[in-house]
Amino acid sequence: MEKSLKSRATVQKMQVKGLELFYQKGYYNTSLDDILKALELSKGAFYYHFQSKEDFMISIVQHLLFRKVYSSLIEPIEGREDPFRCIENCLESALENAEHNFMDYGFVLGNFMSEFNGRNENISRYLNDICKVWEVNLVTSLQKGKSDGYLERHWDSEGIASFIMASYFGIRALMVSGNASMLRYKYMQQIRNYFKSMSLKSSF
Amino acid sequence: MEKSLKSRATVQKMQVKGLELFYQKGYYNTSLDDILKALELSKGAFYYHFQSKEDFMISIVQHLLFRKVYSSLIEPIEGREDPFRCIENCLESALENAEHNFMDYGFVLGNFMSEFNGRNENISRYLNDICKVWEVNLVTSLQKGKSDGYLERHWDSEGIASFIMASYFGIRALMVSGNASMLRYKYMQQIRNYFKSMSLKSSF
DNA sequence: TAAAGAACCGACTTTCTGGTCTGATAACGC
DNA sequence: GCGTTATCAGACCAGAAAGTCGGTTCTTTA
Repeated sequence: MEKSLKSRATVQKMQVKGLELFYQKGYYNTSLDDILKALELSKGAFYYHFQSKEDFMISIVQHLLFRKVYSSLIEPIEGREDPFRCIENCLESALENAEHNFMDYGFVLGNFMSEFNGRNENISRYLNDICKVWEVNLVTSLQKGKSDGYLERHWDSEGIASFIMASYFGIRALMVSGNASMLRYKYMQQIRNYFKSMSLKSSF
Repeated sequence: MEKSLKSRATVQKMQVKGLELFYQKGYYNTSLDDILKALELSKGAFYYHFQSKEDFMISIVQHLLFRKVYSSLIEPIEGREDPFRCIENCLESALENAEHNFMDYGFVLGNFMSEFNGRNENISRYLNDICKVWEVNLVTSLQKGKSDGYLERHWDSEGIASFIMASYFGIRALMVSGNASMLRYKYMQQIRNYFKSMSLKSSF
């Protein structure tokens, strides 16, 4: 294989497997050997491509996590009309994906945020940045919704956005240790009620 | 000091400091030496009172955590009237406490749940039990609220309870890495809106 | 007051983990 | 063909962490 291609393939493999294991067992509870063993690679290979375990994690956050969060939680909302319906669909498909795929990136984000909080300022910053992008996107969408007549101007867009994010992080945390599909159903019902109570054009 | 008293005092000291450090730095990221150093105690003392680090953690969960969660999140709701107002006050004071006291036990519970999930089934079970007690209490309170005419019977009590818990876990996770007091204010506003949309006797 | 045992000390062992370093090997330019 | 370099293998190291164990000190009790 061509050199630069092989290099990129190796890096990619490491990042994908790294994210998978870090998510499953936690960053601090997963050793480099765990990852390298699963890939049948060596320490030499790892430290050729990355400077440290921290550097490795940051590359995962920036390349994999950010893109996944963007495509699953941000892009489907960006620029669209009817924010409530739009956000609702977005959350629904993210939760559905989580049930079959066992890994939805919104939750991975929340999970990592709580793991690194107070333990690694550097990594926390990158995670918070992603979170911020999501938040800004939600707020923008809601503001546009006001202009387009989907909700009244007196509602607090930032408050709603935070509430949506919080409830999503939280329900995913509950889902891992319980009846996931039932929780997902009940959650969607409640978020719909919540949205409905603020919605002007009653498309519900 | 009397022996059995001294013994219990030592155990208590270890548990309190252990909970504090486990919460701050995470269980897997806190060594026994960290705890023992802070208390000026030795390994010998620790393994005299506890069988292992896991056993130690379980004793903390059962004795400290459970009681604190009970007194701060369950007792204030149990048997009372007007569930929405009651739950609202309860969450508010928990969040307020979190801002000054830096440690509210509802969040500690959620935090630990995510840390141990998939990593220690044993400890996870104990944490889930506490969570379940909270949930049952919320559901019971809401059911009673229906009888007392505070909300209509068609609302799904389990769904509402899960939604409350999820939003609370989530907002606390967001608070650690952001503007806590602003988030708290916005959160309480949103949860009030949510409650209001289901409330019959409009005490709001 | 002296034996018994509870409570504790701290050095030691074992295992694991992040990180380093010396080579090996295959692709690449010339 | 030949030196160069990118890519990787794996032995090795230092430090940390959980857990062990023989010994010490203090309290109770007979």
